[in-house]
Amino acid sequence: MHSERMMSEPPSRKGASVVWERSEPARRPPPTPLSRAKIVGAAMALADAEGLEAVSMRNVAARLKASPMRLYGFVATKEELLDLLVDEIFGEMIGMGPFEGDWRAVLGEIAARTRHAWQAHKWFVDLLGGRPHLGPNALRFLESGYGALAHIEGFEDIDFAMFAVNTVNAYTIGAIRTESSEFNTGVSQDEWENATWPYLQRQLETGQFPMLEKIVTQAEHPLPDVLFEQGLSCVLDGVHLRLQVRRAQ
Amino acid sequence: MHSERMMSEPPSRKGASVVWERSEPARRPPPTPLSRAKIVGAAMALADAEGLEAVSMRNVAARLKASPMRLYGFVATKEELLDLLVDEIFGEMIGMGPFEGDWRAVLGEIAARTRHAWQAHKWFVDLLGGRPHLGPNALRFLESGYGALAHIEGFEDIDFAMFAVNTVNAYTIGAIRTESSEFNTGVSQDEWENATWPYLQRQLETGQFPMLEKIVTQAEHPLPDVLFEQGLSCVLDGVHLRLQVRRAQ
DNA sequence: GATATGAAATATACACTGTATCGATAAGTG
DNA sequence: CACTTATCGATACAGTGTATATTTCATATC
Repeated sequence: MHSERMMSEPPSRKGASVVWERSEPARRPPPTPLSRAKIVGAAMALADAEGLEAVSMRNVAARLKASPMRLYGFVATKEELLDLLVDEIFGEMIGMGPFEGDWRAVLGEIAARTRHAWQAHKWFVDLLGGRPHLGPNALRFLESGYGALAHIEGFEDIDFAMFAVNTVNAYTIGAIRTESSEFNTGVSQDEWENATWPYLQRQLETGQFPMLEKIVTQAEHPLPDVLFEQGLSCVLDGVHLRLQVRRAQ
Repeated sequence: MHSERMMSEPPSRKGASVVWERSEPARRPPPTPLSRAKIVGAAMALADAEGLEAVSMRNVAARLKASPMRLYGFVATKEELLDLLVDEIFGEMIGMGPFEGDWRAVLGEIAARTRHAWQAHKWFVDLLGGRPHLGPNALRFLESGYGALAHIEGFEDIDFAMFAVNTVNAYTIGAIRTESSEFNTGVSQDEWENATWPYLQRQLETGQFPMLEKIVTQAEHPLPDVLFEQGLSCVLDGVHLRLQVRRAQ
């Protein structure tokens, strides 16, 4: 029924045979020492290698040669494990050093580090923004960003700084999410070429979508990096405008 | 073991007793007629009432008094059902009429309708941008948006129109996602007040996060609607700037 | 040193999930 | 009426998160 008990011949399986013939249980090997760090490491390796859906309590535990329930000594629920995973990424994002330069550089760095983190860990997008990120590294990341802005003219006003950071963050999260969906169609290249794309073409051929047709046939479709940067600098221009207005007052 | 077979006394359960004493099976009642529309309707009702995690093939089928496997005649996988759900929402978004006004109004409407759809169906945020939305309604929505922009000075250039729409969409999706995460902490108000908030306060009291402290104690924290609109108009200002540059050339 | 006690690791159990497979039934066809 | 065929439902399987029960080990006490 359950697969675990199949993995190794259980030495003291009740009711399987007669007692007399069954050997006594082998002494338990000392359990491998565990820690949150190790658990997160194993979960991270799993997520990076096989995607977020491979991160199950059983799989993570197996990778650590521990029983699944042992993880619950370190983590109350799977959601908490995912929270740890996210905070680990924020750790990588702070690890790249302090924020420097003018406000444009700082906000650009916040966006860039988020996107880089996603590029290194594609599953990040499914967790990012899903629930509030309040782990120590996430807090440090935010603090670091706001700290770098604090002494820049216009950004001493915490409300304006928040506005700028929030807007850039919103754009970044959304951009990553749409970018990720475009190239990760959920199914293989095969499916796209043999089912989705032909369907799209037939839809366009109906003539009901002249604009979309134009997009497919005439548009330039810049590289993802360029697209992201264009949108980001557009957002930053909006911030710049508001900054100018504030400075003029 | 499985709960279904407990729901109604199965009339022809094998091995339960002797044949002679068991009654013959009752004639099957004619199966309730099904359609994709009905399935999507049931799934939508479930999602609206109990959240996306309540949308299981079994639950949807039960709501239609049909066996779970019957759904697979209308839909190949659960993912496809979710795709239909998303397209249904896009249907609601077109249902509000054509896009009108200048480019700012059009782009603003695209964002507003997306956000309204989310407000009416909170689960929408978990599907939005997750995989490409290519259903007929999604296509119509996009077509409608681009169509409304097509004749506006500067937006005849399909590349620029795409840039504008993509950027606004990215911001919108990200803004919705972060907004949704802030008020949906994943757990109850109780948990927030008794665990998360005290934790945050203790973190701030360490003095390591002066900026975040300032945010908590001094910032204004505008209403979500205002915040969204501010960010959106910031993005639109960025578009405006680029538009002016293009028009000047 | 033997024995009781506590903690910790594991095994099992439960209620779910999506979906493949197969047997039973209804509808269509000769 | 018999026979085929499409459809529906029951069952099965491999998984999920996690509560509960068991077992094992290390330590404290006599």
